Amino acid sequence: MVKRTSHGAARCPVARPLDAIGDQWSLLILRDAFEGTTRFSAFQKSLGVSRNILSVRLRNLVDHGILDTAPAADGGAYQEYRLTEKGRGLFPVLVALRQWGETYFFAPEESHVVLVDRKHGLPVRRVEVRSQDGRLLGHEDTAISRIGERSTDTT
Amino acid sequence: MVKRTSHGAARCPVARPLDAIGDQWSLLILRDAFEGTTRFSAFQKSLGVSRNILSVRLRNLVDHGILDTAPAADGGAYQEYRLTEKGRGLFPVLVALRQWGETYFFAPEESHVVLVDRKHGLPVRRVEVRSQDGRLLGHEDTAISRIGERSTDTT
DNA sequence: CCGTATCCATTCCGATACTG
DNA sequence: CAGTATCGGAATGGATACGG
Repeated sequence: MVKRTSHGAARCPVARPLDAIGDQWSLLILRDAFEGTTRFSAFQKSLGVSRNILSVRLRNLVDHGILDTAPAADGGAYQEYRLTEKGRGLFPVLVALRQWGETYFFAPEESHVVLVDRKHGLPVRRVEVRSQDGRLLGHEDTAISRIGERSTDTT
Repeated sequence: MVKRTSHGAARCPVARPLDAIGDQWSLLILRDAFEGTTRFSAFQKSLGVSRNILSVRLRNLVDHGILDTAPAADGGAYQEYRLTEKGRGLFPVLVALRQWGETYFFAPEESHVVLVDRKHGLPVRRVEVRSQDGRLLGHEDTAISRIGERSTDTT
């Protein structure tokens, strides 16, 4: 009877996305999508997730406009899942998460460059947080202030 | 009997953090922590989450070394929760997520600058993904390639 | 005031069987 | 191959009662 709280109407732009990606699998699905994966079975094989969960997660991502489905592309008889523009907008999030994971979840000799820009063939160095005037803000000295405050509520 | 899959031993640096932050509340707790929140009740009041869940999530974040607890600071008789260096390393992730949320989950007139660098008093502009030579990689042209590949496995 | 423990409903996830 | 349906167990989350 007590429904789980949705963040979709929250005033904070950090909160709303959590309905779409705040779980154990969605970001990994999107990681594979950025790698070029489009097929249901390819996701399933890469992730090792059970198919019913993959089905639910894919539908949730489609419902949130992060992925869409196209009838076919390589002649296969089934759909393919593609990143929308909104979905591609998650790239900095994945890079930032990956950077953090590599720094704090792996031993030094375990770390390697594995992010490559597909267009230029360049490895991705890092995600940088910059202020309005372009100054680089070191995260050690930086904090989020009043992050949840909004001026209006159109929800 | 069938345990949920842990990503802690995954080879991918995007995957491992999901045990720590892959849920509906952890990133919001950390958002508040960046705002300066340290007390249990302050988190609870800000988030509206039930106290038992908050307790479990805080302990999970402490277990992952993202927060730590200090005996007291303002003379209060209880603990306070503080970001560790590892926790502060999540700042780019939160900024990137917030940027994406603001762009795709809010109407234009609903959006305002709410990220402020505490030290310089400057609004945070955006998160940028750059290559090794410092070139800015637009996320429209960019994809993650071989993101999950690791050279060694020291787990 | 600061949490923890308990109870319960919902959700997530894994295994598997099934349909097209 | 591409999913969906069903089942059971585990985890999440909400309401609330309880002890420090």
